[in-house]
Amino acid sequence: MSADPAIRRDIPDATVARLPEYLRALSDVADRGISSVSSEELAQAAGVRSTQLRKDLSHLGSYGIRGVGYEVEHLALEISRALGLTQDWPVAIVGMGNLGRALAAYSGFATGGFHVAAVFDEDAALAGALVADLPISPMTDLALLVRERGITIGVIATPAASAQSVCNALVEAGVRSLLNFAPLVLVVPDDVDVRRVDLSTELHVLAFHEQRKSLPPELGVAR
Amino acid sequence: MSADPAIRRDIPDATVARLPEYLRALSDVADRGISSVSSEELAQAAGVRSTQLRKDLSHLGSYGIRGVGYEVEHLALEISRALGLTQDWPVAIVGMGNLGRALAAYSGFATGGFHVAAVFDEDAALAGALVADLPISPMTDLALLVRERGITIGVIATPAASAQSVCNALVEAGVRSLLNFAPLVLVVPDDVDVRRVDLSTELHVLAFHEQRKSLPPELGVAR
DNA sequence: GCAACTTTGTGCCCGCGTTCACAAACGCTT
DNA sequence: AAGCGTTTGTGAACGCGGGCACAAAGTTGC
Repeated sequence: MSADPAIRRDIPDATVARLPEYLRALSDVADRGISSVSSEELAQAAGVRSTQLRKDLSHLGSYGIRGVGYEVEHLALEISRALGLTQDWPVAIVGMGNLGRALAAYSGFATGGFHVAAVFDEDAALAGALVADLPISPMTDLALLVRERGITIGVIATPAASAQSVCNALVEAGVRSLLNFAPLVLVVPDDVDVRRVDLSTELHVLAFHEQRKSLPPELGVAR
Repeated sequence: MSADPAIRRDIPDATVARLPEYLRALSDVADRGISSVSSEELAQAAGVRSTQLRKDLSHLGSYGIRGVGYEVEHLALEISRALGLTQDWPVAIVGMGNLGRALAAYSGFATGGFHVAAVFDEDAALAGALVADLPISPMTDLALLVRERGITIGVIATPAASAQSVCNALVEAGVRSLLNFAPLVLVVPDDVDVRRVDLSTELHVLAFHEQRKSLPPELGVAR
């Protein structure tokens, strides 16, 4: 009845953000040899409410069996398909400082179709040095390698000072999805997606809540 | 008229998440020798709308001057105070793999009262080795050092397999704010805050949007 | 000292996301 | 085959956060 090919459109952003976690939880469950889970079990493993899980999954389609639960392998496949993990995603990392090197070596990278296809650094003196079995390329080769290797995702792991120019180079080369580790807001065209990961911001938020905990002189709200 | 001490309560989470960015934008502005900014200028530097910036700041208090703007240094101080950055925050990092070492060396750590007070690894063989001028301590010293050095924030940079046990040890030692880089949902008591940073999740979300860009056979929505 | 201009602070509305409540659907037992 | 228990899928209510419009308040110029 329902169309087979990726049917659903307009999956809410909030749902998309949780799908990777569901996928990870499913992987855990599968590793334990379990082939079927209820929304309640899976939700607990993913740290959300079961109703939320079911509503999220409902945006993908009806892949559960009422009275039983979800078939682990099948659901994992459907989520992977929705996220686009059934295809290969070559990634470029720019900035081979401590962080860039750690990212290049990060094993979690390998999960779900991603792989480091090239690494770059603005310091031409580093060119040729090996990082996780890959030679560091100079920025002048960026456009060429992006084209040759079909790179669609760029990771910026440079200092803040050079992040915008590196970003411009990536966009110029045709990369439209960026993961930014530099502590600044990048300016990009509308069709480019940027996600930012900032250690400093996370620490600040933690400090805020920690402060609230230590000085509760008034206002005893739940949180 | 208005009380001087940290007056405002219940700052929305969404606002708190943006305050660090405002602080960074203010720092940039200050570096350019500017002493006063309008909400419009500052908002642009922080990548938000000016109305949003003003509403966010209104939760802290009235620190702007109508017809003029905000005094850069004063506003930075007030945001710092709201976030709790006027005090010192000793941080412990657990897991001295590639990522842990990169984090320990990360300069952005130093901003706003944070500093790495101790680093740990479950591998006792690493004990004593220097990372960013700090000797790696064995996990058996965790409780002692947390107490001695007043550590309130813990960073988990271990593999997923050991993350939960490390988390338990940190919580047991009295740490109530955690930054988790391991790809799993930690189980913690209600009074413990956990923020998670996951490269894999970010890549998945990017892949989703990238996929949507490449295959636009139907539905020409704005996004 | 007054008027015109500028910029902040905020009340109100709207849209998104989360949760609740419940009906629909499935397996199992008798 | 029919009923019972279980679990999914979803319509509806609710609450939070963002953006608009505007009043309040301050500055500048004359």
